[in-house]
Amino acid sequence: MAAGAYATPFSGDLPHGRTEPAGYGRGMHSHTPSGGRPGRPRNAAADAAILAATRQALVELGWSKLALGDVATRAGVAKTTLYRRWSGKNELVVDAVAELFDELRLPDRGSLAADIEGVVLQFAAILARPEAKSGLMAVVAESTRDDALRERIRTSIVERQKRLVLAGRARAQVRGELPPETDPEESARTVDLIFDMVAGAVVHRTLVSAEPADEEWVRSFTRVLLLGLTGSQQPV
Amino acid sequence: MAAGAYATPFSGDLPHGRTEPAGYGRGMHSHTPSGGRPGRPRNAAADAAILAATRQALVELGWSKLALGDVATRAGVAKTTLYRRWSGKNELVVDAVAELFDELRLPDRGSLAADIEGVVLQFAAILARPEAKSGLMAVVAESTRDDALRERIRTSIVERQKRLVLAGRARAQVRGELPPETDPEESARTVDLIFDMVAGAVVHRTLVSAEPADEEWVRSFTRVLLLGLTGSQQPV
DNA sequence: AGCTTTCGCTACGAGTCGTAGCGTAATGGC
DNA sequence: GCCATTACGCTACGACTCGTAGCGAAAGCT
Repeated sequence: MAAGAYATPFSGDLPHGRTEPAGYGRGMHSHTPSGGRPGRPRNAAADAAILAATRQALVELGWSKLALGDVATRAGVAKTTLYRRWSGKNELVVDAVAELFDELRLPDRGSLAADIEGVVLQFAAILARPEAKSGLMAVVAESTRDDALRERIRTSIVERQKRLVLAGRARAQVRGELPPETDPEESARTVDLIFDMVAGAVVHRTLVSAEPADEEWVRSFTRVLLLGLTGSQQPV
Repeated sequence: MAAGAYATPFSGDLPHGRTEPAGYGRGMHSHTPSGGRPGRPRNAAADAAILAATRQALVELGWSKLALGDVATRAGVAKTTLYRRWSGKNELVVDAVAELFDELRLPDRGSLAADIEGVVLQFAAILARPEAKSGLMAVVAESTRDDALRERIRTSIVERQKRLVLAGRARAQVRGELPPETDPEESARTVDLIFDMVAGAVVHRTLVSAEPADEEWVRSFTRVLLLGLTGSQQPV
């Protein structure tokens, strides 16, 4: 899937989506970094520098005043280089924000309720950072009119972090806190519902209500969610 | 609070927020529309025309390509007139979107669960409209860096629609489905939590997961929410 | 060597932003 | 009926960003 997609940098037909740089970390690089293709290889460090510069600019300027020329300057690359790797502001910010959520871990706190609280608190902490707030909501807004962008968000962020729900449920099943699932389709729907409820509530609390998703709130939220899912009171 | 704030249209110091047009419907007009102030009164119809044109432009162009000059042309007013009433794109879109949510009603469907389902379905229907999607998320994104804008969103949309939660709970208490609240502070926190969960989940389902919040999903969601809140199974 | 691709740089047309300045229209007060 | 006051439409403007084109040079491979 790699070679060919970016064979003609001056072809001028980059409708949307990323211009697939060599050896980008999100997927796996198909072969050795200096493998096959002739010509000067891309500066791999520039990718990280651009994404870091994007986050920094998001913090200082926010989405609307973020200028790609400025990002390029911060990253120490030419503006044209940035456009050779990303097709525009939207795609760039999605990648810059997606990296933030890879920090999420599922801690083993002994019980399902405590595990959920731990993850939700981490999620809230990331969302409290200014680069996540302004960037994430802005690209979600844009994605309502751009199917490719929405798909990029889904795969890079949402589906990617659903691992947490799956791992949490599996661990709870081992503990005997949840019954093993029977219908796999019903099970998938439940995972989706949980993810929408958790991510949605935290986002709304943090960004719209503009109140901190602190421990007290997370405990209340987890209690309602868990009680709604299991139908029986859990010790917190 | 009215007179004086906009006494000098060419003063050039409109930092943020709306320029308080005469007789705007969201608040109450303090006195008679042609009361006191001398001079030519504002064209009241222009306000509605501008907001309608904004929504139409949101549908056709989306947030990022929405140009205020274009909106003015659609509304049949000069661009300067638009800037005399709103300080920028953000404030304009908040007002344009806020009107959409005033359509929400709390239907009497006989049970708390059914009432919630009815409201959530209405909410989902509004959020499915393109002008709501792109506009709402964009201003929320911008509000992360603009306290005045966030406050405008909170009062014009969020607090305004909390009436639904309050009315639904009151009705359920009359029916005996919910106990009367004791601690008013605890009660307020619960209302906030419910609103964050409902609005957040529907928004996430609709915009991020990009799946329809249809009857089946709403039923599942309502069941979890209500079970989590009451701790006992309700007949659906 | 020669080929190929990337990089930095400059320059450019197109488009939007938000405001200034003007003449004119529509009120109410005297 | 005249005047002060405010709103309106229009044109024009500088400042800025966007995204691309074109060039020469650098950096890898065979």
